[in-house]
Amino acid sequence: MEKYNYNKTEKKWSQKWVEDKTFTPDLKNAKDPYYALFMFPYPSAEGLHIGNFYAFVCTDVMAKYKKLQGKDVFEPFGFDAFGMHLENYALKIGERPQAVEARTTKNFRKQAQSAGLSCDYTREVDTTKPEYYKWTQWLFTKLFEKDLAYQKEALLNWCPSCQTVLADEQIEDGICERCNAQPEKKTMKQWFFRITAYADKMLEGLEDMDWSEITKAAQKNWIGKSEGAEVEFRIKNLESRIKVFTTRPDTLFGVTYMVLATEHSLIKNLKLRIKNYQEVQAYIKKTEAKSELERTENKEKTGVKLEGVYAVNPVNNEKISIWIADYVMMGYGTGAIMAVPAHDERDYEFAKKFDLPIVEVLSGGNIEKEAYIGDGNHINSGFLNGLNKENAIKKITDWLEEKKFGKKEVNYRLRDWCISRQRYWGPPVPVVYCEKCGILSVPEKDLPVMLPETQEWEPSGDGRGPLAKVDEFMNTKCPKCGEPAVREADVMDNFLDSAWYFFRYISPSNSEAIFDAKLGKKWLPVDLYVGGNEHAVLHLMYTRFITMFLHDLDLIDFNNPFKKFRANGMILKDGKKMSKSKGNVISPEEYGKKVGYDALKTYLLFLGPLSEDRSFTDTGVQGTKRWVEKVYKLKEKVLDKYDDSEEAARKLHQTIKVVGENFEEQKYNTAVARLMELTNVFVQAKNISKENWKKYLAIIAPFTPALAEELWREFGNKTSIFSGRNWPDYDKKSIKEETVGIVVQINGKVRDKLKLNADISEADAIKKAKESEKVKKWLFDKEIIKEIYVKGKLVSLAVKD
RNA sequence: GCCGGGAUGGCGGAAUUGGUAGACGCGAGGGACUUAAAAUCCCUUGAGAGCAAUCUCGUGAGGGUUCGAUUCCCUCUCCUGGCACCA
Repeated sequence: MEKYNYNKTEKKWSQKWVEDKTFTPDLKNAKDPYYALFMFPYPSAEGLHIGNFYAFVCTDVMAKYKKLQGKDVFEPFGFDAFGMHLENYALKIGERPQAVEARTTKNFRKQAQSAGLSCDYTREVDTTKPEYYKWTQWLFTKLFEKDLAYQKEALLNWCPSCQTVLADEQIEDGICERCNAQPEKKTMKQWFFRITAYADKMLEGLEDMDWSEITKAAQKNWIGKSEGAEVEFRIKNLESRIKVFTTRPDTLFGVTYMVLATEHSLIKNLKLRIKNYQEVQAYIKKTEAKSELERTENKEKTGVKLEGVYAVNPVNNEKISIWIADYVMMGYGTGAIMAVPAHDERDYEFAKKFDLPIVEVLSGGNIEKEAYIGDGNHINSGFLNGLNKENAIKKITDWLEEKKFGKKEVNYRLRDWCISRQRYWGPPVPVVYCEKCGILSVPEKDLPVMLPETQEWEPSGDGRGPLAKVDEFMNTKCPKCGEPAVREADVMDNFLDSAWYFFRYISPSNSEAIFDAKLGKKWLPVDLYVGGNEHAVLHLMYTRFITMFLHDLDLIDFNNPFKKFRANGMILKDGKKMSKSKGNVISPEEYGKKVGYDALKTYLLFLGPLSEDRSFTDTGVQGTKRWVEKVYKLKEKVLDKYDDSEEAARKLHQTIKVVGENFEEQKYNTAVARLMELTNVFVQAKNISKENWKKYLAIIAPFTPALAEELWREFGNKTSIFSGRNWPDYDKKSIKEETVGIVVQINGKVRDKLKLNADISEADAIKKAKESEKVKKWLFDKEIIKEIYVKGKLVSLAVKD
């Protein structure tokens, strides 16, 4: 018998499936739609990465399973090709982004297609194409209309290496996630999306979403909701007020001083009143010079007192000092705090250092040792005395509201999304500045605002995007009054491109609307989405935001874009993280040639549960390769008419059942194991009936599509195994075993195993168990105090002397 | 510090959600085939004791509930992801 030529077979079928449009559904007439989606790739120069590929495979195997069940499956493919990733690479090799894009997408498409994925390549989406980014820009204009896109002056992260501002989400551990450079803080006027308007909705929505816990937890932390109160402190003899946010307004009686962030606007306003203004200025300068990293790493408290000004504690009218210190951040709350040194560790340290008064207001702590936030009852707290935390918070909040000193307040860590980028490779912000009419968004009929084919596309570093230098682009007419006007020179963040691409897939060439409403109703939201969890707070948050916005525009009737989202774990090579410098990068193309794509894909799924990191080994992948070859050899045993053994038939039907169940839970690893078990049973069998062979091929087809298709056709089928409802139903009768293994336990320890009739009665089972010689030995001279029977599983006897 | 996820043979990992721990695969050892090797096939493979039937121990550690715990509860250790001088 000839050895299985997987390269030849896989090539043949992957091409034929594309030619025959086997995986191109009729979106309009589909009766039972299933939308399977993987995170579309950024087309890197290195080609398809195993991490990307793994997410594809996790989606693809489900898509094929659903297809075999007779569903209309849509698994689209496209490119996230705009953005700094590709642009930085283009800069590095000195080529135009357009040229790089054309080359890398071509390579990616080829690689994906040869892997035998069940993608619909006819509805490809590419974010860099004008027919796509027209609608990215359209989204901006709609957000602008609803006041959800706005311009503001803000302290932002400027990456000196990428020469652009970045969103907060793009800073990881204080450095730029793209290039690892240390970002600088710069005050700049930029475009923002008011994502904070949806903070609560996004938080609430998380609760009943079928998404990976790890992803939901990351989003929850990122939104960072905390409930408390806003309190206003008067400044003695002045009109000014200091507003603070606190989660513990009940500790107000313990406030002995206040601290402002160095960037707080009040400092300038009080310039004339602050006696040591020079000293204050010097401290501010020193703080500004420190990077974010230095500032948070060095937790030694520093600060300067504002001499000559005092605040008044609203609860007891006491005069308290005001300080500036770098442990208070401008970006959170109001940029000012009320300090309760007795019950806050940081305030305590600060008070100790500068010898400030400490007033205990909660019982139960040990103030000599350290500060604590306790749940003890209130002491030294005036009208709050004797109350516990919850009641005191309620009472003081009511009191503050009544006296107009403050109010209940919710604070979020989440900040608005800065979408301006001073770069070339992105969709231009569709805005026109007119001297007469002000700031206008470009009307829909004038979209897209085309990205010009300029020669000077490198970042300029002067704080403006390269487009600022392109006169033909910049100079335009005001859409309202027709007078000369200028365009916005910045482009939009790449994460906006990818925040809505799955809407576009269902009607990629629609020039009338962002997506076809009728098809949307049928196909959206996405049934299954798989991708890396590094996108938990970037892509996945923005996607939810845009989806909620489209809902508010009445274009859709759901808020959650993905019914089910699963974050896939990382693929490690021999237990280590892959990297180019270590030279241990796994290329799917390489392994596709070496062991075959069927074996590679099966191995990736077999390695472990989808969500966990798993270690890829070269010897391990041989295992699935052997399995593929073993399956191929089985075909010699197939007979047109054959009476399969009861055991083989039972195993087949049990496997059909359990593999189906595994699919519903994305437990692909155990599904593969079950299929291998079944294969081992068939290897032992004398022959296999054609009827059961076909069932067998159908259930391995999601994992080894080329192999299954090849064998399927060899046995006389004229159409693809994926062209109809070929997933078999399991036969309940065949599954049932006549005899079952019953375990007999004495005091919880297994002492014998019996083969008994499956529907034996409880009394008979216990009787049989007691009759066993082995069991008798353990029962000798003992008293049975309890008898338990678990149907079909065990008899458990509890004994004592 | 707070919030997620986790810890099972030499390795990757199973275990019907309280019922035979270690499925499946890798690796290792032994054997068959071969002049030889590779490939393939067969057997063994958690640890310890025993000629053996068999027994004891064993799911990060320690307690608890239960006839019975990898699974539930409490305490702790370590690994990992997110947030963090967050007020």
